[in-house]
Amino acid sequence: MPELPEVEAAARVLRDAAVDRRIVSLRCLHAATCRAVAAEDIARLAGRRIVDVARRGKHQLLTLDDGSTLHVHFRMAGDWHVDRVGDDDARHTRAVLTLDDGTRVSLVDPRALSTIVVHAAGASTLPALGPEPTDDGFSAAVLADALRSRRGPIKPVLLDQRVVAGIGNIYAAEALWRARISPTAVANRLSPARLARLADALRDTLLEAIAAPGRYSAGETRDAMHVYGREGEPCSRCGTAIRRRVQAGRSTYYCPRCQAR
DNA sequence: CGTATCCTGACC
DNA sequence: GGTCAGGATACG
Repeated sequence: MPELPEVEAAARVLRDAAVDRRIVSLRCLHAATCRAVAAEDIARLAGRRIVDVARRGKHQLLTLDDGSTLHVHFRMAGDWHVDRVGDDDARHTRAVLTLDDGTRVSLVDPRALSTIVVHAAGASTLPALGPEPTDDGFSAAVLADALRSRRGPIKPVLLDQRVVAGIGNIYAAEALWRARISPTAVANRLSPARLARLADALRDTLLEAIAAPGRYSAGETRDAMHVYGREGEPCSRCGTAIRRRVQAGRSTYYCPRCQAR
């Protein structure tokens, strides 16, 4: 489920349910999800008020009234389920946040790869992240700067969160298709025209997905996807069969004609 | 740079 | 039984 647009949607759900509420308890149901959470962290959370919910890249940050931070990452398959105290746990519930108005926010994750970390006030909470492609300041120049030292193929480079925050496997492929750039093009040798197209494609693809949640979701309508998961289907721009290859262990989908080197 | 690893479930 | 999965990281 989660790439940046889905995390943005999830963070909004969480914000609506949780901001200004106090935490009654955090219950951990799967050891891996909470491996970084100490028993004393759980004790300290009780009674804290949630004052803010923010997203940075694919990270969700809950700021609490003592300045500490609850840091959640969905990885491959996490999501929030909001219901009420007393409801049955959804399948694959890994952790449950109970709030003082009877709301329950559950971290549901079939693969149990999601992580929860508690950071004390003032402790740095995020790994190094590149610029947000949805920010107003994002541009070809900013992208060129982020790619400057990267000699590798552009597609795996885009998945490195230190280069650009929040790009995942789907949107890397979709943005490269939109920008008509080969996934094997050398990242720091893109022409100015290609850099401009890629910066626009990254921003526009993500903004469209944020504006229309679900249109990129696998299993539901994936009308908006042009290459991801479409091996063998005709390219919507030129009719050539979409191809799949593996880069850095991950599937890359692309049109061999539109995205020729 | 690529590969293995963390997890579980779906599908062939 | 093997492969694959929208992520990230530790390692060679």
